Amino acid sequence: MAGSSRNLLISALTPPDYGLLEPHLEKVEVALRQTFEEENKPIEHVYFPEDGIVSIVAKSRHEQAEAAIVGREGMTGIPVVLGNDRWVNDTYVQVEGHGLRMMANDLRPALAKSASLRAVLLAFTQAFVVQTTQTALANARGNVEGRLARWLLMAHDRLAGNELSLTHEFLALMLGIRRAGVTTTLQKLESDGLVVAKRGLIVIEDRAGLIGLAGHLYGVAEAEYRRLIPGSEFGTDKG
Amino acid sequence: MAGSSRNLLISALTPPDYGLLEPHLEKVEVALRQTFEEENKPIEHVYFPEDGIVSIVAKSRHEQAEAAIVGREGMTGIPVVLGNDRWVNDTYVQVEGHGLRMMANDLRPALAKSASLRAVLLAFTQAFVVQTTQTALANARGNVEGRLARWLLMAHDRLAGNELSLTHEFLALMLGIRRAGVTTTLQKLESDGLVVAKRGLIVIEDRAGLIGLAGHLYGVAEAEYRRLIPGSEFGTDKG
DNA sequence: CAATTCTGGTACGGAGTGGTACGGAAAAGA
DNA sequence: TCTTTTCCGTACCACTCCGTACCAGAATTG
Repeated sequence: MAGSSRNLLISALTPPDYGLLEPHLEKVEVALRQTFEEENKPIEHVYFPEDGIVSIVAKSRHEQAEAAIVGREGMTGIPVVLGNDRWVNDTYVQVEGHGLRMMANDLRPALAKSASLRAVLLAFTQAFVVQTTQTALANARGNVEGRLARWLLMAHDRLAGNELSLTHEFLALMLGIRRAGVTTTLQKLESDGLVVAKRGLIVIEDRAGLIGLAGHLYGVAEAEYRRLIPGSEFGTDKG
Repeated sequence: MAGSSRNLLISALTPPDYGLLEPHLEKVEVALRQTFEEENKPIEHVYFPEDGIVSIVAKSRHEQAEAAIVGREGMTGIPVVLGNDRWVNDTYVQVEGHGLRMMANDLRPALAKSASLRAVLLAFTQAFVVQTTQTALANARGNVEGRLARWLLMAHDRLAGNELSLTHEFLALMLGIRRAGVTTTLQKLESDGLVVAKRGLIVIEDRAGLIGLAGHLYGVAEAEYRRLIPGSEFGTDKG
C-alpha cells in the first residue's frame, strides 16, 4: 500500500508504519553466501529482499539442513521481531539479489511504538513458522524427488524469472541429501521436460509438472501466507 | 516468580502480568487426543500444561508429522500470541495430564496491554520456532534410532516421572515412520538397557544413553529455551 | 596457454527403511 | 466367561538413498 518496494511486507505496511521505517531503510545488493544471522551472534540488520533468496539453516554440530527460505514475500530477522537479538540458526544468501536493509536497533523502537507494524511482522512470523513445520513434514515423509520439486517451486515463487543460479552441491546441503542425488534427480526432471539443467543453472520449464511431482508437499505454507498477508497472490502466479 | 504453577511460562511472569491472566486461568484435566487447535478453525483456548504432552502436527492431505511438542515449559496457541486466531497445524494431547487454560479472547487484551507479557510469550515463540527447525533438521538427517531417541528425551524433559504412556502406532505417526519400525527400534533400545517397553508403556531407564544415541539431534532447542526463558534448568535435569 | 579448482556425470555395494501382512498376546467389552 | 478389539512381534521383499569414489568437462587462476 504505502512502500513502493517489490518486497511484499514493505508494501503491505500502512503509510504511517512505512513512515516509521523509511528513514532507516537502505537499498543494498547482497552477494552469494552473504550472512545475515549466525549462531548466537547479535543480529545487526534485518533485511527485506526484493529479489533473490535467503536460506534459514538449522544446524547442529556439523549437520545442517534448510528450515525455510525467504524472498520478496518476507524478511530476515525473525528473532528481532520476537523481541530477541539472536538465535541458533544461520541465515545467508542463497541466490544473490537486492533489497532493503535496516538496523535491528532501528526496528526495535518502531515495533514498540506501532501495534499495526507488529501485526504485519508477526503475521509474517506465523507464515514463517508454518513454512518450517511444512519443511519438517516434507523431510519426514517426502522422497528426494518430491522434496527437490518442492524446493524448486518455492524458489520459483520468489524469483523474477525462471532461472535459478546454484550448484547441485549447495542444493544438496540445503535438502540434507547427497550431491549425486541432486544430479540424478535433476536429470529425471529434465528428461520429463520439467526443468533444464546447466552447469550452475536450473531453468524451470514446467511449473505445473513440478507441482504434480511435489504433490501435497507444496502449497500449504503458500496458502497460509496468502491468508495472513492479504492482497498478494503469492504462490498462485509468477511475478 | 509470580504464578504458583508448575508451568514454567506462568511462573516466569512478573506479578502484574500474572495478575492480568490469573482471573481467566482455569485448571483443567486434558484427555488423550483432546484437540486444542484444528486446521483453519478459530482457536478458542490457549493452554499452559503443567503435566502431560501436547503435539503440534503439520499436515497436508493425508500425510502428517509432528513438528514440535509442548509440555510444562510452554503453551499452545502460538497463532494467538502472533496476533491471529488460527493456523493449519493440528494441536492435540499426546500424553494426558493437567494444566491451566484461558480463552484466547481473554489473552488478546492482556497482550495488547502488557509489553512484558508479550516479551515472555514471544520469547517462548522463538524457542518454539527453533524446536520446529531442529525437527526439520532431525527429519532430514537423522535415522529412525536417533529420531526416536530424540523424541523420548524431549518427552522425558516434560514429564514428572520416567513413564511414558503411548502406543507404537501413535509414535510412528508422530515421527512419520512405520509402526513396525518403532517396535524393532524400541527393542534395540531395550536390549541396550536404555528403556523398558511394555504394551502401551515406555519407561526411560538410561537418559545419558539416549542422549548418546540421539547425538547432535538433541540439545540445541533445549539450550535455546534456557537462554530465552532464564531461571529454569529445563532439559538439564529431571523434574 | 598451463595449471588448478570447481562442478557435474556416473558407478557400485550396502545399509536402512517402507509397504505389507499375519498371528498372537493383552486389554476391553459383552 | 466369551468375544472383540487393540497392540505388538515378526517376517519378507523391494527399493530408495547413502557413502564413497573416479573421471571429465567447464571455469578460473597464474
